[in-house]
Amino acid sequence: MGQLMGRARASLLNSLDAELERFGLNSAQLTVLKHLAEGSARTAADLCRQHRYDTGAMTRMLDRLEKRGLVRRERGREDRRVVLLRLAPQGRTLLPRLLAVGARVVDAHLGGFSTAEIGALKDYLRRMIENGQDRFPGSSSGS
Amino acid sequence: MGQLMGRARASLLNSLDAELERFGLNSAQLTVLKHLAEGSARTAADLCRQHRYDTGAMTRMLDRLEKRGLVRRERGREDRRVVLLRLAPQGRTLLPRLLAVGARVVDAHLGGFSTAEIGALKDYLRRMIENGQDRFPGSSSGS
DNA sequence: GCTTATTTGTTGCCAAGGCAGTAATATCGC
DNA sequence: GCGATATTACTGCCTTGGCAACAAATAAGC
Repeated sequence: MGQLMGRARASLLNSLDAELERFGLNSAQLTVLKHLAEGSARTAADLCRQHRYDTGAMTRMLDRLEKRGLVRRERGREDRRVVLLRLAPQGRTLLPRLLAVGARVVDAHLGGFSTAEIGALKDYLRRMIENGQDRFPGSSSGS
Repeated sequence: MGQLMGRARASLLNSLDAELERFGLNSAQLTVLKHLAEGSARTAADLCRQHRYDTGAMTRMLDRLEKRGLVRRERGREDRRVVLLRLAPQGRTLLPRLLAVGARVVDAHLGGFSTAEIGALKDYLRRMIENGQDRFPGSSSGS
């Protein structure tokens, strides 16, 4: 079971990484850009909590995204600890194409799935996550 | 969807890693030991193909397992390129307990699942893997 | 107001995988 | 038999995530 999960996820991510390679990006970076565009995260700490990511790793990932001109950092004025994150113009321009690639990869992997099956799969995954949080607190849970 | 898959797998693996910590091992190492015990892999190259693992990383993982006295290496006599792998006595003794831990973690994550649901989940995952191999050859496929 | 605790971001260190290159051996073509 | 190619394992180099320690800033306790 664990092996199946790993291979399914690897197939998804490897395909996505391969498709994103021509943009010089990978799936983790796309996830960050997506969250910023949606407004579901405004700071590095937000991203770490949602993505269950190490803060040090996030700092360096943002370094890379900033260096490529896709993200801008700006020190917060009210709370001067935080660094507010925004998509740079180049990132905003590029993002739609990246999201299209992502949707294509996911759709391809779900080819032949009915709507009901997709719903069931998501339900199963959510229940597994919940079981894990209940029975192994701290292993992968966050807020 | 990709995020759900990632979190479900992370919950599984993080829980397993946490449980295996008291043995000084992790889930990847358990996978290797399991394959060796089952006889489904006899060499490093076997493990790499089945596990989709880098050969260099596998060499170093086997170094660690050998250093801990769980695995033995032996140069092949007929084909002197290969290094035959065997469980060391200590590994053979320890493995049942490790497998019990693994089964417990998986069972916990599948708590509340009916047999039919488990079958459906596995079916979905297999179909996703197959879709990925069909439509993104080379990304994560092997033999 | 002052001290303590908490949050945020950063950096150094380590672990581990991916990739490229290499040596030893084996296999195939001829 | 001999050369070209492939396979196996191994070794550096690089990237990247996790952890711990840290400084700056804020919040909480009193």
